[in-house]
Amino acid sequence: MNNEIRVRFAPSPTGYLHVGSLRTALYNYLYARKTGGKFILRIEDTDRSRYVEGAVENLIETLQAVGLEYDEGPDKDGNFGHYFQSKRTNIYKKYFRELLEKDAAYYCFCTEDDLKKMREEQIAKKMDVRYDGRCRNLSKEQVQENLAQGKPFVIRAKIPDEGEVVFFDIVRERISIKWETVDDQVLIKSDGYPTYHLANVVDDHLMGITHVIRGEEWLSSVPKHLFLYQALGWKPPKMCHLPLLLNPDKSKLSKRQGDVAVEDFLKKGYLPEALLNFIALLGWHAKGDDELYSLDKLENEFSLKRINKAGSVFDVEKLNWMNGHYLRNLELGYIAIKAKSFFVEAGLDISDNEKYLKIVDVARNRISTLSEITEAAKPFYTISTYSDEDRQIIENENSQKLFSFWLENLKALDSITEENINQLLKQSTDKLGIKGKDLYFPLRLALFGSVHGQELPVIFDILGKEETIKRLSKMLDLK
RNA sequence: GUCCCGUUCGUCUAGUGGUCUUAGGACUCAGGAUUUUCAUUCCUGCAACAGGGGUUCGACUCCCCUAGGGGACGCCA
Repeated sequence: MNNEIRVRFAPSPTGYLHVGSLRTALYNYLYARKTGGKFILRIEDTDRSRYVEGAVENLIETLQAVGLEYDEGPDKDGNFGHYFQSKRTNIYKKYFRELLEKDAAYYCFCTEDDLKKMREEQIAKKMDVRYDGRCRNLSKEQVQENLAQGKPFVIRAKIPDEGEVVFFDIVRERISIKWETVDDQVLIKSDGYPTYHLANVVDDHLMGITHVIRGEEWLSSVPKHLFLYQALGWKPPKMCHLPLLLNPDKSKLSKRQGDVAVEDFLKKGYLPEALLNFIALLGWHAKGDDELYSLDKLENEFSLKRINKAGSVFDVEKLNWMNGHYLRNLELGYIAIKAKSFFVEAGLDISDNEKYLKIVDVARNRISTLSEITEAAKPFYTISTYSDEDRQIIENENSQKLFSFWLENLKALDSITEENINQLLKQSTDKLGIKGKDLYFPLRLALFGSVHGQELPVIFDILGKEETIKRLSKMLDLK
């Protein structure tokens, strides 16, 4: 029990779930599952100004939608207190007092203006931009006086000013950073809420987190965190910093250059299976050439040791291919359920389930996202307008002969079978002398609205006798 | 600017000193086969070890430097 691995995904509720965050969540999840540990969801909502209504619910829903189930979280208690940091302020209070007592932190009464001015001066003098520690050596009396006057304050960490920190990151191995380059980080803001750095360290420790797996953007903050662990006398968790997900121009993946919200991908008809598979491979790869991974397979084969160091470009092109692959190879019934809302939204009738399944089955062959499926399915419902080229083919003398011939023979048929169709096809050639494109194009145009597309027997089968006759009759009127 | 981290085909990556590699796979792209068409599927092809020094009998693999890249430098996370 004490050796149990506990990892956490700790997003802040500022809107939607970012695909980069999804990968972080996925790796945490996989590591927990692989090791039989616990995967914890903690909401880092200490910045009241950025809080977005409904963001937490959205986050949870999205995690659920892709199937990353957490063991503990806001709605799954694990006896580690609240999983919202905003509800843990009393806890942080205790520890910043301890830090104050241990002289590892200090009161700072600098105002935003003071700091702004300080930074401007530092830039002008080409100095490093960093808090200059002016409140560091305030006497007890001064502090008391300021406090008595009700001056707003923050609590800052008293970072050592010489020597260096050395730590080991699972991905990056040895990293050393000089203390003098580390800022006296604000721990408690003037509104009384903790900053990420304090809350994160306190919660990770109190929640028994053994491995911190998060994005590389946190790497340079590690010294600040290590300082706090040390000051509080705690053993720090193992660190594992993930390479960043990149835009095509190699900058950090951002909204400006395409979709980044997981919910948007889902809405567009990307399957969770494809999204997870694709994202897992952005920065991780097992030995060998395998590319297709189900969640189960990932859970079995994932390892932190094989995470790459370099950032990876999010290439939608490959995601599209992968999604298409899953669309075609996952169980038809499952795809049909996923596709339902798209059909309904497009106003397509799915009341005939047998027919619906057939349509989904043939339509999924030609798409890479579910949002395209209705476009592929539409010809089975209605035919839109014909182009001039199409009309020329339809109005062609041979085509008209063909339509009459088929109409006549179809009406005589009891039921339409593939055998019947093939026979009629053959007769068309034998009796009318029409073959090849002259045969197939007009028929497909009449029944499917396009010279290209599904195989004729498939179209006949799905449309049924009545509808095919109706569509063929129209061709004669068209002229 | 300072600090930190990285650099294998356009993209995701395999590769941990030699034999499997004339650097492999996947996506994209091009060509071909299958398909009456389109799509699928299959086959073939194009395409990379950033550069320079070392170390070594031998470096994509180890070390150093340079270049270009990214991240961090907030009372945001």
